[in-house]
Amino acid sequence: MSTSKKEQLENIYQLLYRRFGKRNWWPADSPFEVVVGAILTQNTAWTNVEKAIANLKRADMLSALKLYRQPVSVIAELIRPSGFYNQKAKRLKLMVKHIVESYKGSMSNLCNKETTELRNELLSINGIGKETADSIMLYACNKPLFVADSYTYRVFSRHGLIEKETGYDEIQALFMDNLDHDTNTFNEYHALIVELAKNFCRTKPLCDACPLSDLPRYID
DNA sequence: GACCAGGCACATC
DNA sequence: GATGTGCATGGT
Repeated sequence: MSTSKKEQLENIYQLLYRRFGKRNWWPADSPFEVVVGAILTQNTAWTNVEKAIANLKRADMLSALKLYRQPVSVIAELIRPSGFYNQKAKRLKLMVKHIVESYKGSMSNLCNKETTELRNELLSINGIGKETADSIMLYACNKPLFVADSYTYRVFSRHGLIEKETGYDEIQALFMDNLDHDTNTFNEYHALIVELAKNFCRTKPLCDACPLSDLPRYID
């Protein structure tokens, strides 16, 4: 009688939670800041995103309405430290355009939209892929969705909970089919996986040292 | 100086 | 549909 996926996922959550505690994610002061961070962190270390967001704050530009009025070139210069800055400036501007023109610049208006509709809408914006959309939905709008990032794939595939070539939707489904659809749980779980990766995957390539199955060793 | 980081879109086959 | 490539800074 082997342990079910559900039990495994719940056990891992408990281990991570006991080891790292409540993460208080997303690290942002407002829902709109979550949107900005979600776009800027695409394939980028968070420390670089922090610099870019600090620039936006310093310039008093961290609002949809203010960014809406700025040319892409100005946004690009402010977010330069986050890398891919020309591309991200365009993406950010497109997202901001959507928030302003469809929701009067209000994140709460945007978040009011029904989950599936909102997700499809976000995905239709150039530069917003599945992970970015889900991060916005979960961490800015408190919708109960699991964010399946590359850390999730690395850690869970390496420890045999998912196959080698599992795609985003399948990974997300593993969590969402086996856990209660609770915003707080999905929030913490993803944040805890990132914390695990930051603590144990940094120095070793391809996450060789991600000790998911060895967690008790680190917890004890 | 290489390698990597909380992706995504697009070209090409 | 799958595979490859550009995008770019800053930390290790």
